[in-house]
Amino acid sequence: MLKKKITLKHIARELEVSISTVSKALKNSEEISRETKEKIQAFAKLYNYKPNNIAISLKNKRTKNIGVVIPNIVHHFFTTVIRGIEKYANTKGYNVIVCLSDESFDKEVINVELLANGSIDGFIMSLSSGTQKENDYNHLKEVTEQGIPLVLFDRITSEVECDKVIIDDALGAYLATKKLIEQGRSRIGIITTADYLSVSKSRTKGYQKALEEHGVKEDKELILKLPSMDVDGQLIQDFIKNSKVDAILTVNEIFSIYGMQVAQDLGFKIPEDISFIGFTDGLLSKYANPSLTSIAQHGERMGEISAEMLIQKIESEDEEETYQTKILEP
Amino acid sequence: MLKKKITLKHIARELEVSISTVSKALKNSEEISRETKEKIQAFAKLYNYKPNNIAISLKNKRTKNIGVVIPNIVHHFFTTVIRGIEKYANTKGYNVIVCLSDESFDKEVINVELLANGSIDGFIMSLSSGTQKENDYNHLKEVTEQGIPLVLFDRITSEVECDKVIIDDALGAYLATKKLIEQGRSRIGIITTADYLSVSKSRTKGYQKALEEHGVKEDKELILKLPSMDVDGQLIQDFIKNSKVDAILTVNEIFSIYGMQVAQDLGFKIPEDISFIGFTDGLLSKYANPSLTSIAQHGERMGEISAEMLIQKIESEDEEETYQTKILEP
DNA sequence: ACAGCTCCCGAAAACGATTTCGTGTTAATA
DNA sequence: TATTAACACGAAATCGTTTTCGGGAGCTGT
Repeated sequence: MLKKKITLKHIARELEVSISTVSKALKNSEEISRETKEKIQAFAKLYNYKPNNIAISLKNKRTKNIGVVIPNIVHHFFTTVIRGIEKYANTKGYNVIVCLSDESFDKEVINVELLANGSIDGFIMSLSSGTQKENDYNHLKEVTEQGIPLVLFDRITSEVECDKVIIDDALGAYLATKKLIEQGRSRIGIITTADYLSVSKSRTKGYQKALEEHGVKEDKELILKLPSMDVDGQLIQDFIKNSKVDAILTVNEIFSIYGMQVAQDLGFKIPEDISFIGFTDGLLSKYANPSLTSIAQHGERMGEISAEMLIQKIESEDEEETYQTKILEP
Repeated sequence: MLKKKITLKHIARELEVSISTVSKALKNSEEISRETKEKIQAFAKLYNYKPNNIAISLKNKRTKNIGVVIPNIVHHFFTTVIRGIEKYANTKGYNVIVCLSDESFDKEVINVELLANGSIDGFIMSLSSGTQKENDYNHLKEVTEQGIPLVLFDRITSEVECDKVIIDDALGAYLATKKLIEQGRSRIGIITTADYLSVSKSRTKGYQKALEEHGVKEDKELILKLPSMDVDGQLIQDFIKNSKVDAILTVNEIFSIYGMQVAQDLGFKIPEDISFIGFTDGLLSKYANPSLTSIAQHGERMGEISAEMLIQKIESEDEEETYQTKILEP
């Protein structure tokens, strides 16, 4: 019962015409007479002919695929970005291939190299923490050197020349901190990650800037730098217990939610005793209890913009090497 | 500065040998002399030669890609399944192409047809609600008729013959309901979706079975069938207000979390006044407050098993048409 | 009757790789 | 010396399409 895939060759042989004629007929070429076209088209429809994408890709040297490599999908932010990319890409007839680097440098390199060998027309990426730690971007440089368009979003690097899309992390943190100050909070803490993560770094910057502007001098005790993306319960607990904060800014949603739980367990009232603001308004903050104020990251919009920039580069003939960095307001 | 991709032909011309020789040399064929091999391999490394995957796919008629089509990624369950699939597939040298059907029948069909034309060696899918509503599975039947391996997970149908992986939804709901009964709850409600979703249906079945067994007769008032996957706040609020439940089972996590919020707003204490149990232990229940008991769905494990079944089918020569349905315990 | 033209169609190259088969050279054997 | 086998390599087909080019058939016009 296996209806094997039918090719141009089969149709040609069956109808006793040449392969070229079949190909042209199916594209409604003027070169072919009306009756021949009708015959061929009818036959093709009957046997449900569909051209082989692989062969077309090989011929055209374009696959209509775009590769997306992201560090994880547990942060809801990334899943919304994917949605945005899909949304725009699909309207343009592109397919999206999603790969996960798992925050690992090695896996990121493998994924990129795999996809770069013909499978895709362009990349949209956000760097894994492993890559930012290693500070090695040769795999990306190779990609751009080969002329494959690349768009970096959110977790970016200045080491690679390409289009970039970010939200203004510093500004977001700045505004949030300012808001807390204006609410009368005096000991505002921040839970962030080690500096190698570009976003954490600029968010911390924004936090510091807001404090400075209001004449609050920085206090090392108010800054908790977690060594990794994983939630370290003990560190957070100690931090909340010892730092005497009355407000906490966190660089992501999960840190906030976790921090709130710890704080509640310790007997603090939220937001009376300690107020929380986190980045990313994903599912978690939407359904969190007590509800969490958060800084919008516009994941879907970011995805759309990334896809738009990428496809525009893919389809532009001229190889003008102008790269732009788009900064969205948080 | 554009280093265009280098091909076998380039190497052959440069080194004044034939393309075949280059190809063989790079595969370390015994046919080629040691010195020629060394020369060619050195040259290839120098210019960073990487074979073109598209060409290889065309030749071998296998792409080493597997296509995953899922309805959404807002339910954390699906993202964990993806992780599982990736995990197993990568160890076997396969790449994963993720597409979203957005719960829409049309998008599911488009995605499947697109991928089926040569881009992938096999499918792993969970049906969109749109497809289950339409009850039209011709796109999947075509896939299997073409001999493309297909594995369905979680949201499946008996209309298509293929491998399937599910958890025992009825059993999960049954056990949960039983637990509630044993806790002394007398008015146990359920928040589910309309019957066309296969999983909701069997979960409701399990719920009913548990009630029957304990001599509790079914009360229509205790069953809330939401028309779609979206949370309908008003309906849930009315339900909790009017049904006088003292326990609620929900078919997913989000319904639970939302229900808990509504209940709290209405002045109920959780779990004293109303107890909640939901399906899927994802991020939400992990960080929820108050914490939520939930029925494990083992997403990652499910992904791994699906991938394993699929790859086994892909790589098995013989076309034995035996399909198995694997049922995981919740 | 013959150039010139249109109308249809087929041959063949191309995309980049793999693989079978053949062949020329050399060295070993009878 | 003649036969043969091992060795090293190349030609060409193949995967399924697209596309350029060329040419035969039939017609018009002179």
